[in-house]
Amino acid sequence: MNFTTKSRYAVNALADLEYLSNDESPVSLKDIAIRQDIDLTYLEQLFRKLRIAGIVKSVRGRNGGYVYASHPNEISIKHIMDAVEENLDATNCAGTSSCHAGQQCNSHKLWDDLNGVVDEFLSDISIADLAEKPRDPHIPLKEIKS
Amino acid sequence: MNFTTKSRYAVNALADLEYLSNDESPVSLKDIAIRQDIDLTYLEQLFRKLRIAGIVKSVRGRNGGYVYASHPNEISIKHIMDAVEENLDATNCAGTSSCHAGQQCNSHKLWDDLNGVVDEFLSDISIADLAEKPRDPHIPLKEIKS
DNA sequence: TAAAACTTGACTAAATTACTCAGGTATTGA
DNA sequence: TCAATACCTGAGTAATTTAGTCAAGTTTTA
Repeated sequence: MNFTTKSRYAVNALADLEYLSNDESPVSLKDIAIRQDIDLTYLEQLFRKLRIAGIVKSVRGRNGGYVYASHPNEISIKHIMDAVEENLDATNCAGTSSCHAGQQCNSHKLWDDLNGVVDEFLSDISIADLAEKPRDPHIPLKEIKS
Repeated sequence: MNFTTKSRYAVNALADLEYLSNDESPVSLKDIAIRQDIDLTYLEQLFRKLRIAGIVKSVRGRNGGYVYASHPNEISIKHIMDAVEENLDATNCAGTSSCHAGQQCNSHKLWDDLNGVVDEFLSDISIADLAEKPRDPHIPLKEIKS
C-alpha cells in the first residue's frame, strides 16, 4: 500500500475545480498549478489519468480547461486514488494468496482486511465533502468507530 | 503512507517466533530465514529494529536467538509496523498542518482521519491473532463495518 | 576453543517517484 | 485568418527509497 503525493495533488486539485469555477465554466490547469504550487506539466499528467478514469472532462482550446464529469458529491476519494495511484493493495501477492511459497502467508488475511477498511473509508468521502467545508471534520471519527 | 515489505516480513517472522519455538527457547533467525525465504542479514536488520522497539529480546551465543519481550497477544501489528517502517503517516505535512503554503490544505483532515482509521485497525490485532489460527478470519469484517 | 548466533555500519543495485522537456493538437476571440 | 490559449502525449532524467549485500565484529556455550 503506497499513498504518494499523486493522491494529495489530485484530491486538492479536484477540490480547486469547484473553488475556482464560475458558473460551470472550465477551470484551466494553469490556475490550479499556481494556486497549489504544482508544476503545470506534472498536473497535466495527473489530469490525463483523471480524464481517462471518467472523473473530469476536458474542454480544449482558448478558455478551455477541465470540468467535473459528474457531480462532485458522486466523486469519491477512492475513485480518484484508483485513477492516479499505481498500487493501493496492502497484500504482497496482489490478492492471489500466493504470498508464502505459493500458499497464503500468515498475515494475508490481515492485509486483506486492511485493504477493506481503507477502501471503505475512502469510498464514503466525496470531493464535495472537502470543497464545501474544508475546516470542518467531514466524517466524524465516532461514526466510523462504533 | 507507505506499507512496504518490511512490515510483511516483520509480521510473518514474528508469527514464526511462536510457530518455531519449543517451550520458550529462543528461535534463531536462521530458522526463520529458511522458513520465510528471507535473506538472513536482511532479517537481522529488521530484528535489530524490533529489539530496539522492545518487541523482542535477544539471547546471544550458541543456541541463542530471539524471544518475545512480552506476551504475543500484547504485541499489536501497529507496534511492529511503527518499529520497522519509516513513514506510516498519510498527510503531506507530518501532521503539522502546513501542507498548503504554510496553511492546512483542503484534504488535511481527510488524511488525518485516514491515519486514525488505519491505526485503530492495526492496534486491535495482535501477533497472537495471526499465529494461533492463520486460516481463520482473526477479525470478522462485519465487526468493523457497523 | 571453535562453532553458533547475534551486532553493527557501510555499501550497492533496483525500483519508484517526482519532475522536466520537447514537441504536438484543438479551439476561439480579436 | 491567425495567434494566443490550453489541452495532449511520449520520452527522458534526477532524486529518493527500498531491498538486499558485505565485511568485520562480539558474545556465549557445548
